[in-house]
Amino acid sequence: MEDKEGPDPAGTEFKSDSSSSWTLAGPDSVSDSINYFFDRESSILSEFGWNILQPDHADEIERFCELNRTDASRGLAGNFSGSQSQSCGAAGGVGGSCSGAASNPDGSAELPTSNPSVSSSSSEDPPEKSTGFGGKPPEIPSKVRKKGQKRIRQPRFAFMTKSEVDHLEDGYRWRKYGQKAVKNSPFPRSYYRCTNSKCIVKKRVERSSEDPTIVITTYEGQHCHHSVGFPRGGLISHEAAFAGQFTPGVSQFYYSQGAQLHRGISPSTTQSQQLPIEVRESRALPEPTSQLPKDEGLLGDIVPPGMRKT
DNA sequence: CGGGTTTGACCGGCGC
DNA sequence: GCGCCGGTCAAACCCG
Repeated sequence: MEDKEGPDPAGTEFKSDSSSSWTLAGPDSVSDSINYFFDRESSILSEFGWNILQPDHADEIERFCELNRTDASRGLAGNFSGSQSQSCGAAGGVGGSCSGAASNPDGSAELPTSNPSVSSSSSEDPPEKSTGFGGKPPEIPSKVRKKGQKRIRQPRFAFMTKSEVDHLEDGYRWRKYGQKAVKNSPFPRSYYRCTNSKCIVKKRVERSSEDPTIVITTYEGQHCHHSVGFPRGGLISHEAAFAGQFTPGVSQFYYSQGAQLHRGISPSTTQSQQLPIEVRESRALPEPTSQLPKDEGLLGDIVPPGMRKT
């Protein structure tokens, strides 16, 4: 299962998206986002012993964007068109009870009836065995899901990591629930769920078809519990930092679905241009989230300010 | 025996 | 309407 000793990638890239929103952004916003994110967080990540590469893998980024655009254009667009939805509303996900809110695509705070992940995660703790993960999935089971009810997607966050191992240790325990061959890629994509029954976080792991040394890990959702263990001698890994603790409403980046998206992907793009759009969906966010200063960044809740270089 | 993985089947959404 | 494809289910299997 969770193979590996602590990962020691040659480098890591990261990208984020808030796939529940997909608000239109300018053609340069992707690279802007990456550059901005990189600039702001790389120094923090370096504290964890990770060597962060410059975000110049245009091809991979492009592919990632393509991937997400595909998601958005395939059956999920309806969910993306709305504003943020959450499952585990506790900001930072530390010790919070799983609660959350979602808003419908119209932006109202009304909870859609098709939002099972939120209600189920907050009000019940299915006692099913782990092998029975199908018994209470985070989303409406396809067999139960009514027509017209669309799957609610959680904010997603992707990493590109140079690594020998596919499934990098991130401090959380994951259960694999599926594997699929990916079109136009010789490498399969693996699907994982957090083993915590209250937690609906999922992640996808796949290798880049263009650079097999790069592992693309996409997290979806937000952990509502502590990680089970910290790799790297007690330090939480960068993946855990982002995957588990990033806070919707704080510094997430929107990618455009537009065709001109690719044009913005260039290492030469400077952050002097438009900064990424920050999500400010205070309406749908639970209390704790708003307590987090937006400047804290994605690591803000786990990295003491004193640790930072910036 | 409990917990995790494998893998084929199934489902829903989109494009044509 | 049909086929494609991503995502998920769940039975079977594996392992400690």
